[in-house]
Amino acid sequence: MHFMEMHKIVKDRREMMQVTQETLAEISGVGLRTIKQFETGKGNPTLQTLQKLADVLGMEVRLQVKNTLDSK
Amino acid sequence: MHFMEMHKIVKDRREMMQVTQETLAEISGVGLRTIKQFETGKGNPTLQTLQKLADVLGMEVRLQVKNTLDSK
DNA sequence: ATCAATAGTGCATTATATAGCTCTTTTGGT
DNA sequence: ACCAAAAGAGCTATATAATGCACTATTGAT
Repeated sequence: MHFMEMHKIVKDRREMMQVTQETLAEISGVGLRTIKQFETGKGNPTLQTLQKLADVLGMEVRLQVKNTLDSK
Repeated sequence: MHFMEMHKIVKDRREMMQVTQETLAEISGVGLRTIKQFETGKGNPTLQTLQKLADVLGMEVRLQVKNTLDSK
């Protein structure tokens, strides 16, 4: 369940929304450089940065108990 | 749905597991000071830090599409 | 009420995330 | 194959996260 790395999730979602990195930078308030870095898997963003991106991508960062004995 | 702030989730979870901040620091590899800072809502941890904590707390950090028209 | 354990804070240092600029590489359309 | 747009990378400066230490405050058990 859910094994895609976070940066790929962001990239996929962004592309699905037909938004360029540049536009994402503008509307999220996160620097373009930071987005580039993150999407290529080289970043270690702060929670704040992650949340800014999640916000404009219609997503949310969640911290939840891992379901070990999988509910399915 | 899910409005508790992340630092409270961590603190609650830690206490539920009967673990002190100090022990959490040791087993997670995150500095004690960082944990203290974060749990009191004053932090802006990096994804890496968050994941280290989540790991030993049996939790996971997830980035997921927000369910606007709520599925319930 | 006392006392030990746990939690929180001020200060200082080090490591690193953010960011902008410029340049190179890749991608997609014609 | 060409070209423009988008993505990625090197270099650099600045802001701030991570950390340790010493101290204070809070909590909980007796």
